[in-house]
Amino acid sequence: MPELPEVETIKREIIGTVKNRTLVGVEYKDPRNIKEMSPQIFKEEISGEKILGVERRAKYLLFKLKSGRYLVIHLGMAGRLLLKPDKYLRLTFKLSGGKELYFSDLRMFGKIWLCPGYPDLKLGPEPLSREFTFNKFKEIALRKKGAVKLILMDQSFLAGVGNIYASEALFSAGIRPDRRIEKLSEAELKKLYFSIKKVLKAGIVHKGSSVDNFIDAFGKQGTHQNYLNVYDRKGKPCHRCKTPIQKISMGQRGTYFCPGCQL
DNA sequence: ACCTAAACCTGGGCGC
DNA sequence: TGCGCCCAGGTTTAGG
Repeated sequence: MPELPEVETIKREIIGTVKNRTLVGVEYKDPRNIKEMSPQIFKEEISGEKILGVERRAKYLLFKLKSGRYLVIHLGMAGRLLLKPDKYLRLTFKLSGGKELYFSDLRMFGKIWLCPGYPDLKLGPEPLSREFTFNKFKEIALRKKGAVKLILMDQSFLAGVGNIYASEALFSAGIRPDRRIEKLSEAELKKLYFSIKKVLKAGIVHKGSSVDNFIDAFGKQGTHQNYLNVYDRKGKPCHRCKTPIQKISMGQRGTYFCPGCQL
């Protein structure tokens, strides 16, 4: 479920609890989220490791460990990292000082693994980074063909944008999600570039969108769902022009747009 | 390179 | 109450 703003929110909320603590163990309720090695080996390998810091790359959380390895966590559709457990608890990271970090996942699409070094995740640029300039966006956009929304959600093109923020960025830019990216004008690309940054930043400010199930590390909902213009608003009047928001399917995902504002 | 569909899972909501 | 169907913030894989 979580896209860049939701993962960023979680990172900011857990870093104080986990940074500079040692992982003393892992307790499983259901070990299926552990990948690349057996849960037993994972537990043995990670025990005694000190967490030097936590960073976010796209929708991944990277725990930098003292040995140089990284604990990598992707939350999938329904994964949560919590400071208090909930009913979908799958495993508990035991930390020095009696602290605990809980991983919960209703749908079991989340992935947790240990990487020998910085993981090679095959991702496009970070949309909120310095390096992601308009020229960079234009350069990668000009190499692509196809429906603009699907390309925005392609993690190797641009990292961290998912179904909600792709729809919202396109509304903000006034571009229909099914437009072909190769047919966008320079002015449209520019609007889209600024819209992507804008909606992601707003999502972070509001601690994420809780349309369905997202909760942060404290178990609280974000508030950005109250600011969404199209996502999950099928049939409701556009905030800008009152035209009913339309829902279509693209790439097997619900796609929302305003037929009045988006051309 | 692009496009589509299915698969991986569980549970909530809705219609009947 | 219950059953069956559709839906869900993501990614991977296999095919055309």
